[in-house]
Amino acid sequence: MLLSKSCIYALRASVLIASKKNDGFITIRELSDELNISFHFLTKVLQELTKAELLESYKGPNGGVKLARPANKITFMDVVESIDGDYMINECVLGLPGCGVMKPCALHDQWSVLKTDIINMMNEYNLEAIAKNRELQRSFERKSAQFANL
Amino acid sequence: MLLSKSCIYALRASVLIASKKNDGFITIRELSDELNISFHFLTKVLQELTKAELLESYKGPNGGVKLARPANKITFMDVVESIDGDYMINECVLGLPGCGVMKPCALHDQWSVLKTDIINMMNEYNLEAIAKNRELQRSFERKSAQFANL
DNA sequence: GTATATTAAGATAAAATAGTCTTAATACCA
DNA sequence: TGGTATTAAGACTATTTTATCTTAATATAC
Repeated sequence: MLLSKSCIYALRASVLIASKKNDGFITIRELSDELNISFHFLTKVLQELTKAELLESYKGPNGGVKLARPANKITFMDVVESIDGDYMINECVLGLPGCGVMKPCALHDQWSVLKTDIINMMNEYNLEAIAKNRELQRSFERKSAQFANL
Repeated sequence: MLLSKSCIYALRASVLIASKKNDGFITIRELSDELNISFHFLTKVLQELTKAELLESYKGPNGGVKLARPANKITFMDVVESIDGDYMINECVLGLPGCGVMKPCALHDQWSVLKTDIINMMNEYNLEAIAKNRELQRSFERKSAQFANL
């Protein structure tokens, strides 16, 4: 798996938050219900996003979480790095310590090319764009009388 | 992590086997020593490659494992699929069941492009080519008085 | 202030992955 | 035939990841 489950949950939740135009706080319960993810587990994952300052949280009635900055200022990469760390950027595909230009593994060059594309996509694609795309996909789906994924 | 540790071990070992021009069987002990991988764990991993008919094994003195077909007929993908399954090919990057052209997730299209490149690389790159590349990297390294990775 | 709603944090459990150890099966060789 | 080398297989342990449950902290509203 490219992304851990925690990371996938974080992505799905933050895209869902971005897709709610609402400026106020959204409860994690609402998110977990809508995404079919365990409330407690999602809470933990979103806590990490809050620590990473991608989300703001607020306790008590009318509390919840919301994006800490505009959706187009939070990239796919921001979320991935907050949860899974920088493995995509720094780690060797064969897990070899010290792999790099000066000491490349047998897959280093071939993988570097692909990795760069992935990193670029993650850096360029942001929550606003993903949320917009999600809407598009869902409206397309509605026409074919199915439910779209997220 | 893109590849599981088992898969990484399988790749490193099969590339090492391919890089030994030797036509006979190579003991797993020799491989595990050279790669610094636990002998017993590597044994299990290579058993899976044997079951998948990428390797042939032979017991007893002068036994060991060897490639079941020429190194250029075993692809990166063959090894990955034998150990990690076809997640790279079939699974959604967000882990959503049923994600596909008819019911795409918010990342489906962007990811599809990258995934295709990865799959192509894995299908085109084979053990002979990887082993050759490994030699190249190592000779380059020897000049800079370091040890190359694998 | 007290009850309620909500996130934060910690303790525990379950499942998946990684790693070790022991025994079995098979093959060679003397 | 018996001893040794080797992979195969299974039992067991350890670690990491995922998931659940409980309690604490904080904010609101009445």
